[in-house]
Amino acid sequence: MSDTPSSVQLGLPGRKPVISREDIIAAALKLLGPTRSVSTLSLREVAREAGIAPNSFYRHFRDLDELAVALIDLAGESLRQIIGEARQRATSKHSVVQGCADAFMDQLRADDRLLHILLREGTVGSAAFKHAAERQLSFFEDELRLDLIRLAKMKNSGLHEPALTAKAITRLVFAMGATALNLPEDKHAELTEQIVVMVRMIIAGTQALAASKTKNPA
Amino acid sequence: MSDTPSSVQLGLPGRKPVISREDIIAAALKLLGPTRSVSTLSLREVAREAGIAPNSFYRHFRDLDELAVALIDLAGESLRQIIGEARQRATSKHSVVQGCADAFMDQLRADDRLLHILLREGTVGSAAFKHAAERQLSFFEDELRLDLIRLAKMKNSGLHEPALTAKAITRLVFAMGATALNLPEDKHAELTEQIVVMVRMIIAGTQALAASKTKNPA
DNA sequence: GCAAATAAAATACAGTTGTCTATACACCTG
DNA sequence: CAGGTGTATAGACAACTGTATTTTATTTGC
Repeated sequence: MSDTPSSVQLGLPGRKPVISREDIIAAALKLLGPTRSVSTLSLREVAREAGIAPNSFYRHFRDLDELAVALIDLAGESLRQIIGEARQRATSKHSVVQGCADAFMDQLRADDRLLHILLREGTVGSAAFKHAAERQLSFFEDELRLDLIRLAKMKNSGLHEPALTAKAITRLVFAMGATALNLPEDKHAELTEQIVVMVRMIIAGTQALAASKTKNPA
Repeated sequence: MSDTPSSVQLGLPGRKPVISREDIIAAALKLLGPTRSVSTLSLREVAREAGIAPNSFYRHFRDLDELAVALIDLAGESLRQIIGEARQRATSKHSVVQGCADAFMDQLRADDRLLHILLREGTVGSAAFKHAAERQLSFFEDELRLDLIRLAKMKNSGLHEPALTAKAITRLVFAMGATALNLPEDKHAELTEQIVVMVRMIIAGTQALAASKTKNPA
């Protein structure tokens, strides 16, 4: 989307940048963990980790909020791609729900720290911060909504309020994922199972509501 | 639960405390808002707001984490009471779901800032911090579970995995509530409606799953 | 009144933060 | 080579942080 000023350095005068936006993002990711959230990062800390002077940070980002938004977008794109792959992979082997839940939790366990960001930092931080997180979530909802419609047609089953159904599933899964971050790994399997049942519940519910609507349209 | 050292001052020597735990909690609440979360509060700031010297804070709390846990517990108890009232009030007038959702959103709008804490701070902060939030959520789940069982018996409808159903509803409602905090007030009605439909979806789902289980026990 | 006890305040310290200013560096073009 | 240009650094500043130590204030029992 946004071309970094350092990616295309065609014949411009001046000293070459020794560091790129991506390097700073990578440094910020290195600092994150179960006890460190993006909103607790300091400019100096990130600069230190990236091996640059504090002031050099400003060459790449206006402020920490801009870094945070970049991280959120990155996390969203990354996770969407993984879930997308899981979706296609699952249609043949296991159920879609199970496949996506597994992929989700696998990613959680792998912990490239991107997922952490998306899961828990949407509720804190500045307005720009929250807006970016909401936007990424809405992307998920949209993709899921289309998938639900496709699935309902295929199975010839009802689907009450596709958008709301997608939203419910997305929010619930993310909320459950956020709690998983605080849990030891040996509880993850149990939690994955819980997520699967919950999602099945919502799907069964949307089908039931659709059925009762056609039967009782008043 | 825990008696404050200042609440019962029977014949002890020494200077009387000019400020109580509750005063500090109130000061902290005053500082919170849509842009300030508990985890961003500083000890000095709270002490300043409470009108005491920074060090005096330690007389009442070991550290900010202890304050945060107190705030979370307070928020949980407060909200549970309100939801409890809504539950009883709703059984006669409207549906239980609608009544509770309304009460929830009313409380959100009223913004005594307690709800904000519970909604969004469970995902950030120290381990003690998160644990306190999880505990409060589990209280909600438990109350809701009992209610669901009662309701299912009354209406003679099925109920697949009561605990999971309660957990799904709780987490989903809280997640939706958290997003409501970032929304302007004129969107709250729409969001309340969404929550109601979502909850109905889950309830319909748990009933459908229960029905399919009795039909197909294999 | 006096000593003990408790609470609060005053002072101080080392650390960190964001940002400003000035300066050194590396690179391209002429 | 010089000149310009964009990048990165160094140093400094005021503000803030949590906390340790010391001092003051206020209350009680004798």
